[in-house]
Amino acid sequence: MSFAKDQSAGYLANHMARVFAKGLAARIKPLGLTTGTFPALLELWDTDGLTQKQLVDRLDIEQATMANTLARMERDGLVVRKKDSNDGRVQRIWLTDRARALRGPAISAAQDENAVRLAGLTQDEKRQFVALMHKVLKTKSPKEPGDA
Amino acid sequence: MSFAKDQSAGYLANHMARVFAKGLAARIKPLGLTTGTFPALLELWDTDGLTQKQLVDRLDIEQATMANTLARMERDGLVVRKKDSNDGRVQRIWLTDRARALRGPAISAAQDENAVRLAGLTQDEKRQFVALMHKVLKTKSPKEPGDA
DNA sequence: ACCACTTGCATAGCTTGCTATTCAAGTGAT
DNA sequence: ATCACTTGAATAGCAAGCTATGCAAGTGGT
Repeated sequence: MSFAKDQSAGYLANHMARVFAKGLAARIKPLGLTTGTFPALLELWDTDGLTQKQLVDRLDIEQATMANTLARMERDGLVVRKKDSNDGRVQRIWLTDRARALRGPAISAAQDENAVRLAGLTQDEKRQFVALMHKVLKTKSPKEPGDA
Repeated sequence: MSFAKDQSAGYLANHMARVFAKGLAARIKPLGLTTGTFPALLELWDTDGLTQKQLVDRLDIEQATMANTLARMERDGLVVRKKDSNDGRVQRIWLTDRARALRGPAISAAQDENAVRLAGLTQDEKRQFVALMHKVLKTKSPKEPGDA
């Protein structure tokens, strides 16, 4: 019963994610951004004024995590939360000018980080790598049969 | 200047790591284990009595993170830290009986989680996937030329 | 022997993630 | 209209990362 950590997909995935995150964090720190805000920003740069629920659905992130992340983003002047007028429960999230202005540099930073980390792979390998990650993510565990 | 998150290796890596971690966490919770302890446990199951420094070197984890993780492990009765008699600075980490007994079930849990998550891949794809992750991890960023 | 430097850990403080719980606002059936 | 249920968000509390700092124990040069 041996277990070689460098043959374990989960172990490697964790390690890889930490490497990517550390690299991206360093690149976007000068912009005053942190990694956790990235997913939400990407969605909002695409369609501003989404509700918190919509963000949670689009990104596979727990509601509580999103609420906390948005609170930090509001504190840091990236978004403003406003109650929907039709439904008093829903919070709509609106980007600030500052956040809109950061789109270009932030995306560049992410692309640079990806490029550097994948520099050792051929074009074909990069495609395979992304495709395989999709395949893994699409595999639903027995616990969550349909989806979510 | 568009950015498709589902084409970004970093984004996918983060997402994958969260899925693996969540799955493993659920499997080892009944054992009273959490994911953060896994790397250290694997090393110690292999060679008990390593120093904290040695653990940090073997696992690509910051010293402060390791110190915190070991503190939690000690609190939870998984390890005992004892000062080295030759060098008063170094802490040697020793597994408790409880931790030694958990080796089998914990490794099974990790193997099960890997198997389930990779169930959608062929044997060949699994090999490719692991190989590609190694290749990415081996690619050192320009910032850290030699290694560490 | 002493002083500067190095080395190994610990601590403080923060982000990002999770589960569990609570609360307020809507909805529906009677 | 009322009461049970659902739905959207917030909060509490914890794990696991990180950077930055501090501190005590060794080491080396003079």
